[in-house]
Amino acid sequence: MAHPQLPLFEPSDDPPAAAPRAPLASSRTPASAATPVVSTPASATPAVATPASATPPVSASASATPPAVAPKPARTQRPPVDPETLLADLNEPQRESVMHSEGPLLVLAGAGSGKTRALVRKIAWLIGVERMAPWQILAVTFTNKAAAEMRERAGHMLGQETVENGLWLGTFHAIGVRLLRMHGHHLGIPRSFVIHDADDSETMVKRVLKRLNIDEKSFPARSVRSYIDKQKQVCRGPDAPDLPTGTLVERRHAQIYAAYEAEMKQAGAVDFSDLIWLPYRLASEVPQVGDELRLRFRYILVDEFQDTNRAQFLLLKALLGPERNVCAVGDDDQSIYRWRGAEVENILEFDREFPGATVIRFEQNYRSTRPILDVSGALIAKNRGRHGKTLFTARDGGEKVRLFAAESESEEADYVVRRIAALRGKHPLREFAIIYRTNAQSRSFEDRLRAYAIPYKVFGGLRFYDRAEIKDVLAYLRLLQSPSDPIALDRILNRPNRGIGATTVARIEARSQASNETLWAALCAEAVDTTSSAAPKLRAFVDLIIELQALLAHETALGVARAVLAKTGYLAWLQKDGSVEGETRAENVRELLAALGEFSDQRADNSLAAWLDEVALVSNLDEKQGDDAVVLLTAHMAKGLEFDVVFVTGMEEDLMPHFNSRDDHASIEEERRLVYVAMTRARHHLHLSHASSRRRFGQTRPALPSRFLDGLPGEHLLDENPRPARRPRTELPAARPGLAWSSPRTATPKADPYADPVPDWENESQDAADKRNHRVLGTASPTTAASGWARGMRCFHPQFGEGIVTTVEGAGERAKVTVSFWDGIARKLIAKALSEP
DNA sequence: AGCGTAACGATTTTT
DNA sequence: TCGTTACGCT
Repeated sequence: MAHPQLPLFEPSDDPPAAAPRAPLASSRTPASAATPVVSTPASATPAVATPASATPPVSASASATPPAVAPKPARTQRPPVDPETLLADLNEPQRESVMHSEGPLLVLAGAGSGKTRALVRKIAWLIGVERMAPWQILAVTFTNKAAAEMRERAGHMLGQETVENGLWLGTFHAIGVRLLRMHGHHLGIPRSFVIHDADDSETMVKRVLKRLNIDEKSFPARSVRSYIDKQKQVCRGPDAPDLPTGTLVERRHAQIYAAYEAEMKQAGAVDFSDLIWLPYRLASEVPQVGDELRLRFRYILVDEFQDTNRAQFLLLKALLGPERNVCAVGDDDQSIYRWRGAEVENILEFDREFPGATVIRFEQNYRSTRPILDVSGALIAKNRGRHGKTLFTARDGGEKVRLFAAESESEEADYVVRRIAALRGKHPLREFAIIYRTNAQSRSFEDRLRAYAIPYKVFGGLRFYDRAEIKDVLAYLRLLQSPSDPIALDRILNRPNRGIGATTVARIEARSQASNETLWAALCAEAVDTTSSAAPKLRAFVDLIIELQALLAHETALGVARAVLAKTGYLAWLQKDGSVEGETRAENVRELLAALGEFSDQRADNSLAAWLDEVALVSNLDEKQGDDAVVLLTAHMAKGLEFDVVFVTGMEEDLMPHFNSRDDHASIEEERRLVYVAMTRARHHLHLSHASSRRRFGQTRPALPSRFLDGLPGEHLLDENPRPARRPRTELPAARPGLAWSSPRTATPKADPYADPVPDWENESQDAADKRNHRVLGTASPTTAASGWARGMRCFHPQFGEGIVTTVEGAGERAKVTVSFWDGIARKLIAKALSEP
């Protein structure tokens, strides 16, 4: 695999600090004059004196990790790297961080300041200059996507093989899986353990509650799961002395927790948080393992450090050798996962934890234009409790940040989509991102995008691997690997139908509980129980599973999956009713097979186990991209990404900040950071929008502009609503006493004010608006008054109730009337939808 | 046992 | 509004 010529630059990297790119230049074209990083083609690699440490520590378990730990010292592809070329196009702080290779280092890297680039260079430095072996380096990222990107970039500099086989690079969870597979047996975790996702955990909690006879009404599985998760996030087991047991509820929780753990152990399963917590226990409680790991990892890098939770931090420390060679990179202003246990304190108090730590700040931003930077900077400056840094850019100019106040969410969507249409020629569609707080908000944008025939891709919502049919197949595969897992067994026992109904399942459950054996064992026992009428059916099922299990030894993961489908008739079962839905599901399953095939072809370790590990950890961000399409995602998912054009939508109170955060100062600050993250994704164009009414809980309700819009620097803002001044509230009588009046905007614009670049969709948009109104009023009753409305008249709408006419445009049937309804919301309607009160 | 309907509930973010 | 679940009917 010796490349005749290694790629000479990181393809999608930031431009050199010395040559900032022009604000509007397409960022797709990397500076072609990028400095060569590798000075010698790999094929000419001279025999490099292998440092003594380049042999992995002797370890019994090392051989157990298939490709991971078996470096090939002699052939290790480590071209000599010229330090100067590694540093050439970095700015000063970046260089410093790359060269600092001893002792704890904290890099406070502002948004868009080139931290990924620095991290990749640092890895190259450690290997190429400091002469560490790849397997001595542990690099932790926040998402799989980030890991893939770093792997790719590092591969370009160091050679793919080095990166694929040596370097430990992945999310905390992925690293945790690896450590558990290697050493988990010390904690009684079988090597074939399965990973439960959040859904599985909840199901597991339900099982436990049932067994303990605890009413789910008083202890909802969901909240119990979250309790357990919280404990694990701080490395607190069910028998931890500091587990709160003061109140009755707390004692109950502790009891459920203990039972849950016992059940998990019997199942041979681990949950998400276990993937952090158990490796921590391994490293801290099992000297044999801990010492080996601490000896092995000579340098640890952690990205997105601000979003690590306590367990992750503890794990990090447990893996760290006495030299404390750790580089943590993060931005306290981008900490947005407090709700999930992230502790910003980890980054804020880094130097207390690691006395003498070097702190380096990246404050030069290479991503965004000045207005974007200043606006987002003004926002985040309002937060207290931050390290504090000011981003600057070498480039001047750039478009102002646009602010749009919409009447409704559909108008907001309309604005966004028209802006996209206007800018479409200048940026590829995949460079447009519509960012919102909650997944539910995607809908109005999807509707508009469809209407304009603009391709889009929604991230979030239902993941591919969360679809029922996919989970079914996965359950089969998991069951084969680990039959003791009751969650998988329960899921597919009667799917496709085998005539094993609830009664039978209950019998088996009872048997399992009585004899304290796994569900699978109980099922097997029942299958040979001559007194059981269901025995023949159960025996058939057991035979099926055993037969399939035999395939594991010699079949690929793909082969096993195919056999499962063939032997169970699962596909046929999906399609049996001939419905479109069933066909879609079958299609999804085939897609799963395709993914499996791809995996088998590409991976060195293409075992079923390896594949199951991977799919357990994929997020919807990891799903295949590719198409040139507008991207719709939540602010959380947008972290770490960047786009030419960004829309931060739904900038309203109770949405952004979300109403769950409203009474808590710390939460408000987190929401502010969330908005900051969203804004700083933008390279060239940033839009902020809000609507004065929004559907929620299935009802339209008034919405106020977000507090986060207050105090933004006006000189960088462009108001997209320079329309007639808002109507003073005194001009209209309140429709109902005591109800708020939500200052509706009047009159439709004659020309489209935000159309500046391409003002030619004016007519189209009017039509669109009409269509929209018709749709909204789909249930409108026949009317008495077709026209003749005037301002101030009282009127009635079958859906919205009573209201007062505030404006009238046009005449006759097509007249449009704005009505302020009794609920305080102004709606623009077709006149004929109204009747007299 | 399986399907359909009706009522109900729940709506933040995700490795 | 939507999705899920529970129950009742076939």
